[in-house]
Amino acid sequence: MGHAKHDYPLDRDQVSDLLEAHGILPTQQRVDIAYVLFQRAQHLAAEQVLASVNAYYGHVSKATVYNTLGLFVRKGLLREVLIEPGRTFYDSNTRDHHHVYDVETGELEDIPASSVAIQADSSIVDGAEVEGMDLVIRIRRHGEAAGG
Amino acid sequence: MGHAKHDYPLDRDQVSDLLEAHGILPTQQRVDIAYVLFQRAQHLAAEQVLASVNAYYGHVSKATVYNTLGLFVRKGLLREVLIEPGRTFYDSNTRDHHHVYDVETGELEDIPASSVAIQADSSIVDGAEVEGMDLVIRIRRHGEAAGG
DNA sequence: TTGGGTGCAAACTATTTGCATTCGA
DNA sequence: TCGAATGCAAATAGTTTGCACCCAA
Repeated sequence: MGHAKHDYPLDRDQVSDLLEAHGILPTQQRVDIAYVLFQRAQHLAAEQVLASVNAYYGHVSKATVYNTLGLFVRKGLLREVLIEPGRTFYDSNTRDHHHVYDVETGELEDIPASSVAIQADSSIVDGAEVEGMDLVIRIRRHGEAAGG
Repeated sequence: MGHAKHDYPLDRDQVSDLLEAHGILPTQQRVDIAYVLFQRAQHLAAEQVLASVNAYYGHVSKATVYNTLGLFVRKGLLREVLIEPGRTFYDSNTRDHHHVYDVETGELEDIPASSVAIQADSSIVDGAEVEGMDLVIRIRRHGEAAGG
């Protein structure tokens, strides 16, 4: 847990291998979708994935995008990031990391897990297996004093 | 930041005062809704709030519930918690705290901020004001060895 | 050949909005 | 009184589902 699974960007053959390595049959559409996702570490909503794939590669339907994204999440290839209500972002950064969210611009940035130390009382998770820790640091960048 | 704003449960007068203290006109419906919410620290979806209010107090419409929850969030009386895609939970715990999420049961539990130490490199938030940190620890409780 | 994958459209869920009515300072 | 709050229903946005067709092993 917590190590990089691959680098960016991946070419189509590498994407195909990546899917197979995760037990996913690398069909045309899935490779198209993964190719868009794994160009770099990024946060994309389903709608954006759909638009990118259809703009640059073969046609993919909305249902297939949703099905595929869900599949990738279940297989550990993507991470769901829930920041804004009602919109799921899919995070193609498979490294162990956290997020900084600018509440004013809506910008979402990755920070490596190594730059944050999280220490929880052992009693918190006593007897349970920790699947992961998701930290979101909410910031506002305007340096000005809050007026009123 | 990070101190308790009030205790639980609140009676209707206290709820009314709480709303006024946050610049919210305490109408009948808003007090009904707040009264349900602030019985204790809990995580409720809009639908559950609607059902509770209508079961125990006067009638409130769906739109008013959503409008009111949104208002309470904007005024800092509630916290939005996004764990499951497509469903917003409203957290009536106004104390500084984090969450433990059981990925198998969907159970969501509060843990006081004081039982977790989070130390981020200063460069991460350089020049920005930290609004808050949301930590979700995802666990699974089955003690058994992961088989396959 | 054949079961999984895909596309399409309809269904569904959660949430927001428009507007007429009602409430509260 | 009069602007703000509310209720209702329709609209919207995101996501899921059902089913016929197609493709890859």
